[in-house]
Amino acid sequence: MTSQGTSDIPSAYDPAPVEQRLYQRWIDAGYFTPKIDPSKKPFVVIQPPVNVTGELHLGHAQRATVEDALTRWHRMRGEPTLWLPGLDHAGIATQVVVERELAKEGLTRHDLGREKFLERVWDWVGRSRGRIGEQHRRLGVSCDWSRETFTLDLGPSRAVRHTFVNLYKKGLIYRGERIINWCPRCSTALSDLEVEHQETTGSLYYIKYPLASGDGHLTVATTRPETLLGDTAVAVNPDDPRYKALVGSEVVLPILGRRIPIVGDDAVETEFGTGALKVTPGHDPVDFELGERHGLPIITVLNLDGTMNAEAGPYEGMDRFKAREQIVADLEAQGLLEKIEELQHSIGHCQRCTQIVEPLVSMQWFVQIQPLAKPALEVVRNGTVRILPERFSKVYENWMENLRDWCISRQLWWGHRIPVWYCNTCETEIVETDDPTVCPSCNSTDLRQDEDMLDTWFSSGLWPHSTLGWPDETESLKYFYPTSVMETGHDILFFWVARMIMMGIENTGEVPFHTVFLSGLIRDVEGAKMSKTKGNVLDPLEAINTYGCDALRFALTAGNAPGNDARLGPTKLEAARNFANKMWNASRYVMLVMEDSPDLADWSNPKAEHLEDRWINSRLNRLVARVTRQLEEYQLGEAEQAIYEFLWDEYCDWYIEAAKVRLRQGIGPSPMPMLVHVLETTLRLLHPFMPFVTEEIWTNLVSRLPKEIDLAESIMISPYPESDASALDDEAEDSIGSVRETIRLIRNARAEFHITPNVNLELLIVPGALASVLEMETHLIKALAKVEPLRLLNDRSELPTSGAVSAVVNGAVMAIPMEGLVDLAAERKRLSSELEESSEAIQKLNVRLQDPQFMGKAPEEVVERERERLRNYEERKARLEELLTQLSG
RNA sequence: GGGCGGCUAGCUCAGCUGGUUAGAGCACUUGCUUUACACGCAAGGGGUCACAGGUUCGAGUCCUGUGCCGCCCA
Repeated sequence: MTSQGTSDIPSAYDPAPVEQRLYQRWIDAGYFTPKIDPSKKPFVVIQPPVNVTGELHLGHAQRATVEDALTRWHRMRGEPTLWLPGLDHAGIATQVVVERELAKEGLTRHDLGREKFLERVWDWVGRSRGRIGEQHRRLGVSCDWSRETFTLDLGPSRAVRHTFVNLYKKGLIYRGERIINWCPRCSTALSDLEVEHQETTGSLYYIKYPLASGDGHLTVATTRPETLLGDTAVAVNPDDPRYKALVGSEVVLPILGRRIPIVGDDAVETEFGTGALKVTPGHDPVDFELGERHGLPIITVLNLDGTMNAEAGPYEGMDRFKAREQIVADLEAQGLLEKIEELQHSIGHCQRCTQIVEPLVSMQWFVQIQPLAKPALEVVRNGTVRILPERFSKVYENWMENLRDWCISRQLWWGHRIPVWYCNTCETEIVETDDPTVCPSCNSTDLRQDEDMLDTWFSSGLWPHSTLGWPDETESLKYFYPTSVMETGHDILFFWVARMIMMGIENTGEVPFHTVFLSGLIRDVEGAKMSKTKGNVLDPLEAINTYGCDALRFALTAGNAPGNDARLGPTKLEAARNFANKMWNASRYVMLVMEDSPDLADWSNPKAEHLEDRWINSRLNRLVARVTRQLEEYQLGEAEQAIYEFLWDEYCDWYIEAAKVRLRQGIGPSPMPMLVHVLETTLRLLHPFMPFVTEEIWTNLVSRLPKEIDLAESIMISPYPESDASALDDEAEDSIGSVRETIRLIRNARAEFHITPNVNLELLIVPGALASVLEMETHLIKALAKVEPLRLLNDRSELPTSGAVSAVVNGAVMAIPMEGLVDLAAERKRLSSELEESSEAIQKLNVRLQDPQFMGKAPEEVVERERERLRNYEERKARLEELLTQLSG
């Protein structure tokens, strides 16, 4: 749409070439990079870093759309706007992916060694990064690419180092032997969050533990019989009358024959199983704590690869699941297996590789979480950080209150290495911001660095400040921090949001952002979560190629309520594409008529003289006010819906159609200035959501317009529309409402009586209070309803008494003579039922208006509105009664 | 076990702080090459807002309970 002639504008919008061209133009112009202006408060969004290994899916696309819409909106409002894109190294995920690649060649990472393996990873990451960047650009995002940051970049790495050292020196990072989640496949510790619990039907094994006294046995129930090899006690509730007397005595552990004590502990549930609990402190977090309370020894029976170790005696070397089968068989053979029951229970799986995780005791690094969680909880409670939708604050609080210390060490090769050195001579632990060369306690230079890496989320938790330069007091940090909004999926509330708040407060003394805006998940047409294994994923690029970027963005967000999951399928995408095309064609029409009637003066601020112009201008300003309010409340989906309905139903279906009549007949003031003004304003209103099509049309449109005002060179840096209250015009809206209703009724009669569109109908109207309106809009009614002649009568007695279809609109009575077509009985029935409706409404309103409670308590404006309604219904009823009388007479 | 969400037209969903006759898209019926658009135009049909109580002059909207579905945490 760049050339000056309109005849060569294609009749269907073709997004692909437009998108490519415009995105490059925006980049070249540098619109995405904010200029620091100390006199203005900036709007800042730090993108939650995207997993560098993956590709963008529809969830990313939806978030990118929302972030971009917010960014573009604020930018158009004249605020210095920064949207900073980022990537995250995704320690485990990336390593798993590359290890899978290696496995295809029959190799493990150990075959390559640390250095060569990392080369492979960087290689992979490079390619993956390119693809993500490409996907992002295709989505039209207006983020500042010059500031794109990767978690392993120098800056963020320094931030990680500083944070670790600070927390260590404050005693908030410690190393200890604790029970952690272990993934035997990934061969690393995991945090509680990286374990996904899945409800599974399993077995509950009832196993007899003979009493040491030789006097019978105690039956325990367990879902993991193989762990009995590591049992160091049996626990019962001390108040349980069945077992009370046994506390303090011993049982003999089956298979291994070890004698272990029976301890009493309040935590044992008497209801579950037999009420007697086998205690395996080495392989169960609850048992670990129980063991600590009773000073029980810890026995580890598993190797780190999931096979049984020497403590497992006869089962040494066996895989954990094989060992389970074997033990059950052996117990049965020895008559120690009482029974097996089916049980629904949840089993932890590794989030990244889906293997079943094993709780086991291991030496790891931890962050003491309570001192960090406390202020992070407080800022949400006191509203310094607002979480939207609000219901997620409760979820956040509940999680924060029940946090356990965070295991941050990972036995990986990819990521930030733990900045701790040990002296090989005296084993002193050295933690400093600069790499140590000498042991401070023994002066030895024989040092080794900790082999492990940090949890990826340790670095993403610093993201809002580490991307802006922290720990240095950079200009960016001072100007852009704290940021404005953190937008992400609600599934990531704990991983990112919570940790960013904790670490942000800890490192900078300020919250990282003031608003958290959480979106729902994008599901497939059936409502199922999209996943690669299910094969129901829709590639954003595919959708863009088929329907266009704007269509995808609109389909992903329009009409959705914040935080709610949404389904996406072809019909939504089609509807969105059709909308873009509708807009395209409406502007094609406007530009076409601009050529013939260059009467465009005052288009930027047109005088609304004609009733139709007053009407559309009023509707437009109402829309602008509404959209602005909804954007301020993060109701993006509703805002989009409102623009859609205005543009399609009011501007295209009514205003343009009305304008055509005036243009064709040359009656009254030209609609051209208003036609252009409304289109131009609506384009700006819609631009944050559908950036490409609006820019393309806008640029072309304004290039053909007189330069009345100082226009920007791009819609994306043009001002966002503001509502003009003086344009609101209830009278014009009511009047046009009546005209539309009149036209609709005529068309309805035409359809009902199957009168072909090219046949003119005669229309007789007794306009009553609508006299001036109907007179003014005669041409419109004639044209849009195909009426000729249209006669305005003074008295209702002049209306035909039969052979006509009659109707009442706001006190006006109209009749369409249709000799020979009208069935008297049917007509009487139709009018009677309308009369009936009116009578019922009148009765209801009378009851309400005579109710002293209502009259006394309802606000005056509500009462007045009801009175008005009553008057209207009474008028209508009277007119309908007259018509019926005439029909009978 | 604890918490959260959903239940509104055939389907998918809006409906913010309670106030006319509850809306949209798709689907459906009927009719249209009306010189921007068939990715379209016009006219229609379709809802006891899950159920039961309660608060209120007034409830899809607020409160309590029940049922079904989904999610999160343990």
